[in-house]
Amino acid sequence: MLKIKTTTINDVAARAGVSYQTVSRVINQHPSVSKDALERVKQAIEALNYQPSNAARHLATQRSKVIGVVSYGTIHYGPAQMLASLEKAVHGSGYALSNVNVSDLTFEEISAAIQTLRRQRVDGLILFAPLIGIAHTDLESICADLPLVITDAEPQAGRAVASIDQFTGGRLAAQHLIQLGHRQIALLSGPLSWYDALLRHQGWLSALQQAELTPVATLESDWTPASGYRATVKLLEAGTPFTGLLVANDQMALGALRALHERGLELPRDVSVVGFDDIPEAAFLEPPLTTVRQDFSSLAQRSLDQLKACIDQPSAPRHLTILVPELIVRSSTTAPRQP
Amino acid sequence: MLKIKTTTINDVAARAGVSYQTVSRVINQHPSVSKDALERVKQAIEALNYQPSNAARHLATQRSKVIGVVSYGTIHYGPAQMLASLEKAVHGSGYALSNVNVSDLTFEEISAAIQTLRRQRVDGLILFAPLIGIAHTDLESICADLPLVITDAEPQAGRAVASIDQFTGGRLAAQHLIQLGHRQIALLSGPLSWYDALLRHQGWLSALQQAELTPVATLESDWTPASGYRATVKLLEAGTPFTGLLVANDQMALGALRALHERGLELPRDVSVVGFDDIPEAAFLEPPLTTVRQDFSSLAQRSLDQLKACIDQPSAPRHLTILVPELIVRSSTTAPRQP
DNA sequence: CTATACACTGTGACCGTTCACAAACTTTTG
DNA sequence: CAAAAGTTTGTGAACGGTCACAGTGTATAG
Repeated sequence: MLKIKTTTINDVAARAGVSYQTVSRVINQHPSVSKDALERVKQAIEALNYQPSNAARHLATQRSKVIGVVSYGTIHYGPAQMLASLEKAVHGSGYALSNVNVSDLTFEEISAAIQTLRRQRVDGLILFAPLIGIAHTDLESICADLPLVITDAEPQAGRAVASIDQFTGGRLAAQHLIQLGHRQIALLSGPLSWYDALLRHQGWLSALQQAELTPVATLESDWTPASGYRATVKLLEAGTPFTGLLVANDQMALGALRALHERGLELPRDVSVVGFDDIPEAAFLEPPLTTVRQDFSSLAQRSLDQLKACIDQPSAPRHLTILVPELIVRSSTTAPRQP
Repeated sequence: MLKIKTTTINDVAARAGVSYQTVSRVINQHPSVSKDALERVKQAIEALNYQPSNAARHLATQRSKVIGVVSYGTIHYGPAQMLASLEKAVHGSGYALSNVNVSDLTFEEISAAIQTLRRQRVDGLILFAPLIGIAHTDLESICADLPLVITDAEPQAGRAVASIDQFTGGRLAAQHLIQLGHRQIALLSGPLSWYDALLRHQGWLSALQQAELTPVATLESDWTPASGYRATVKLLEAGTPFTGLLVANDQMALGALRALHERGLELPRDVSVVGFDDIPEAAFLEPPLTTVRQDFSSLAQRSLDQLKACIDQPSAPRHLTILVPELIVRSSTTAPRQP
């Protein structure tokens, strides 16, 4: 394996006829550099195609300028969107992003992910994983004193948390159906090991309860269209009567629409369906889907802002950001047929 | 800003009563460490929750153990899938991934992305961006001697390239319609600045040409359901007669289905539609969508394997990996009605 | 004209780790 | 028992930057 010499600050200094320190000053835009030296150094940098080494800089400054992200399920729309938004938000801020996607929500996996990021000496951490059942004291012990923002998790005193209010989102969806006059409502939730799935579910229940209703059926699936389809088929085969169907994301709703259609049910006349997410496809389904829109872009921006605040002022009090989702009414919902 | 001391190899050494070098040996699993010392060091590491600094390691070893990815359009299904697959494939291989998503396919953006990665001294680069119109000599000048794998780009002598054969994918889709008996076929392509959009388009044309057909219409949109919808509306309003519609991805096909449905056309009786990608939703559309499946997971694995080969043996010849996509026939296609 | 301030430049030490080498000890061999 | 070989351990230098400080030269003030 042949040794390739990378160009360093010394190479630039030699070519420009100055000391390495002057080159360092140019890189860091220190004001006290003469016009002449500045020009020569810039030319040398250009000519040698020199890029300063982040690692060396990191070592000397004790700041990595990297923000770590622990994510889960990035093949799904929500997490993927959040990740893309984070990447966009961080762009040009001087920070880089380092993402570790865990394939399981066990303590071991998450702990390993955080250790990977700690080896990188990330300046801060965004935990974007539904941390149900993971004790916050455990978290404390791994993260030590790393600035930390948690999204999609239970609010905690003294912790920076940025979330979309899934509970209210669920309520909005359920209230919509109730106001239209539905009384027989079935629930099709996501995996309840996800914190947001759980909250949406609880939001639905809360609204139903307030209207003195109980769901006619409750099913749990795994976010995919296929699982939504299977669950709906099961629901129909059981013969449970329902006029309204609350679904925990749009992809499952899509599967549900398919199942309902196959059984010859006309939408929304026979069944009204409300999804969650407002994926780009939602407006173009048959019928266009009423759903709850989440603003991932804002969530990403807020999380990042909070994290930067934590990094810059470790002593400042932690905030709690909660974004409220928005109900988008389309044609998949209407008043139930009069019996 | 208070200075927090991170625990170093010296802290571990002091606690274990050995020299820093012995600790280094333990970390790197060097065989010549006595059982006694090994045990003490391990305990000290555990007790101090010590994690070696990647930056310092990188500086000393001259290998960053990071693979850079330049991506584009990760909000779309294909790129997002590819990215998730890459992340999964790299997991546990000792490498980390660093992704930079460009928002524009200009030379400036791509060049800036690569420089960002060069500052990180990535050990290799996966270019996952449709590089139409970017001269390979220009690329050469920025990447210098970085091991490089290009996906979704024109095959180049002396360059490692891993691609899905979009041309053949396009041909498969078109041949399917032709074999069913369609003669009036319209094309709805993706943005032709994307290399894969272009190739699919050319694949369609090639198959049509072979059957001595010309497309009755050609439209270009932007991958989104909304754009697919708009394009199809335009097509219908123009009054062009067609019985087959080839669409460059499933999301646009979804928009197209919606537009066709709205005009009261019955599918697939009146129009047959073929998409591209086989998104999870495809099987649950109305009607279930005939499409061309791409195996991103394999593509990611192959790209990575190739890159690692380049890193380990810079002198080895570059390979060209081409994966062939698969036609998935569902109910959105059938023989055209006899006039 | 001398003292002071300011702009610019360079030197040595350090960040946390690995590598090359040497030293000390233990075991095997002649 | 001495020499050779192997095992285990420690030391100094390097990697590519930044920081603190000291030095030089020039303009301003007294």
